[in-house]
Amino acid sequence: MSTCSEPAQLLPLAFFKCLADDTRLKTLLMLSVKGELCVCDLTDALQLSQPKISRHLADLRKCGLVLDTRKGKWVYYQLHPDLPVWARDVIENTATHNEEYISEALANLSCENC
Amino acid sequence: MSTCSEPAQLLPLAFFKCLADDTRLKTLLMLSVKGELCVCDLTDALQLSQPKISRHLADLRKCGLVLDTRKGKWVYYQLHPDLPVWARDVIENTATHNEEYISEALANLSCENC
DNA sequence: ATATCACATACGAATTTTCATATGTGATAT
DNA sequence: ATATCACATATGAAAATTCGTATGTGATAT
Repeated sequence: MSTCSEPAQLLPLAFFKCLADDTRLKTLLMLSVKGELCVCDLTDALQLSQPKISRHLADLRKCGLVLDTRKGKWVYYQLHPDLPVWARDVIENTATHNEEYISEALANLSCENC
Repeated sequence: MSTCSEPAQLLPLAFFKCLADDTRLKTLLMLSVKGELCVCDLTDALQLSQPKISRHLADLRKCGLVLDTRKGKWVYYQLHPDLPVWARDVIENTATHNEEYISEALANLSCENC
């Protein structure tokens, strides 16, 4: 991914580059469905190493797609509240019409998040 | 781009990989606005070499995002009529809310397409 | 102060994507 | 049949992306 260090305005190309990776796309769709998840939820759900998840979350943060909030030991991520409506629509629209793409990952979440 | 040789069903990841390139994204957005365009329209609009346009159109064809129709010497491209609704929505939604991203390219079209 | 837990970042290797150049193909015109 | 126009494809080199491993950071607990 090309870095996109917090642009004033979200450019469509940078946005779609974020969506063009399996880990990042599933992360965004799951956040859209679940509201918020911490890093360890995502490593469990996607069955991936912690550094890998962390690196992709950093990409999403730099582009302004997600917002992180620390709560004690855990850092929770959510879709950024300031996301342009068109971008949020793309994510939600995709999540709604591609359930099977993230169903396995969602099933891997511990029940607290179900 | 990873090849995606005409899947029965359009997978979201393959779809977004198609959108994650400047040439392909602008092409799709322009097709969404203009209905159909031939290869030479696109080379004019985007000011890119013909082989470069052609290669990216081949990617879009292989993924089922566009349909090509020969009319005499010219080959016209349009968004594929069988595109899933969610995918067409993403493209149209993006085109509508990011006019400035393709305004210069649209201005480069000869007036027959305006 | 030390240990541990949750997470972030640095680095180098491997893979993937992209491109320019060159060549091929099919249709039309002469 | 030959030339030309519009477009497609092959190839190899360059650039960007991705990943695992190792290491760093900040907060809490003992």
